[in-house]
Amino acid sequence: MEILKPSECRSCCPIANALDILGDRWSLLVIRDMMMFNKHEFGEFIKGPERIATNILTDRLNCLQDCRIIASRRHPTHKNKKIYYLTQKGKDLLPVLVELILWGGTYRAAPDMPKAHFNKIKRDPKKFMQTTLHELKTWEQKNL
Amino acid sequence: MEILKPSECRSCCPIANALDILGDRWSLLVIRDMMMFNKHEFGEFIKGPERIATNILTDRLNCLQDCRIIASRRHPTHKNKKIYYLTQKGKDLLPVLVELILWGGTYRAAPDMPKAHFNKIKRDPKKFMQTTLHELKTWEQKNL
DNA sequence: CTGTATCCTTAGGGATACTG
DNA sequence: CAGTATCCCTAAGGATACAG
Repeated sequence: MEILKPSECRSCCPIANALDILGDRWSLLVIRDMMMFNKHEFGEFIKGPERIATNILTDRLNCLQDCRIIASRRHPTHKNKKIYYLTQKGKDLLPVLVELILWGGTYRAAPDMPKAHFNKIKRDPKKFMQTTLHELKTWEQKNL
Repeated sequence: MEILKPSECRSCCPIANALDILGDRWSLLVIRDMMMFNKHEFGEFIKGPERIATNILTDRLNCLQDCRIIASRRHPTHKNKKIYYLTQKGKDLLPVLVELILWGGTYRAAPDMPKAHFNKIKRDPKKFMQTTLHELKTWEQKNL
């Protein structure tokens, strides 16, 4: 996927601008993995249930870095790998993910969906978001 | 774009399931036009600032109907055209759009973005959603 | 194992012609 | 004008080989 410069955006609509980056089938899943499942390494993303291909993952990680939704640094011990983490811009996508879960969980859920997050969110979205952000913070303090 | 049957979904994650339908650069813009700009006809969608192509519009209108996010009926006077409108499933995407606007308006806005909706939403998202849904209701009572 | 590159097929989608 | 179909090119992305 190609990153659009602001001048190349399709319109000045904030939804269109958001979709210019996030409007594909993979980007938000990577962000989901970082936000909800505490994943930070290449191999962790690969193991997701959607079976993202390695080249696609590389591409999305780079795109998301280019537009400052995530950032990375070298792994402290394994120096040839990286740790990816969300920037503030990335963390601010949490409400979007939450609403997508509520909608997708209501209307598009496979019958065998493990409704873990969904039920928690449905009960108290605000609290869920607080907890999630708190966990991210904890991870950051330990790892960044 | 092809509609996936539930059995073909990439995973049982509600986000992935939602993206299986909405994860492209156009679908949510059509929904935005219906939700926020009170558009209901082919020609109205075409006139949007993003210049969607006629074949893409046809395709998305059909996809969105197939998965019951929108519905259509014959135009009362011009019998060779249709009126498109949101189902409940479609209207329930309003919170997603709102969060996308907040995020896109904060981080991706072109400098000349007319911040009409953005400012209103930022001030009071709940109220904005109420108003929007009320306007849709009003339109429905008059036109459906 | 992390990450990139290459090959190759298909899907997305722009331009435009066309039908009712 | 509403909506569809065709042409055609580019981008998305799966499989897999490869490099560090």
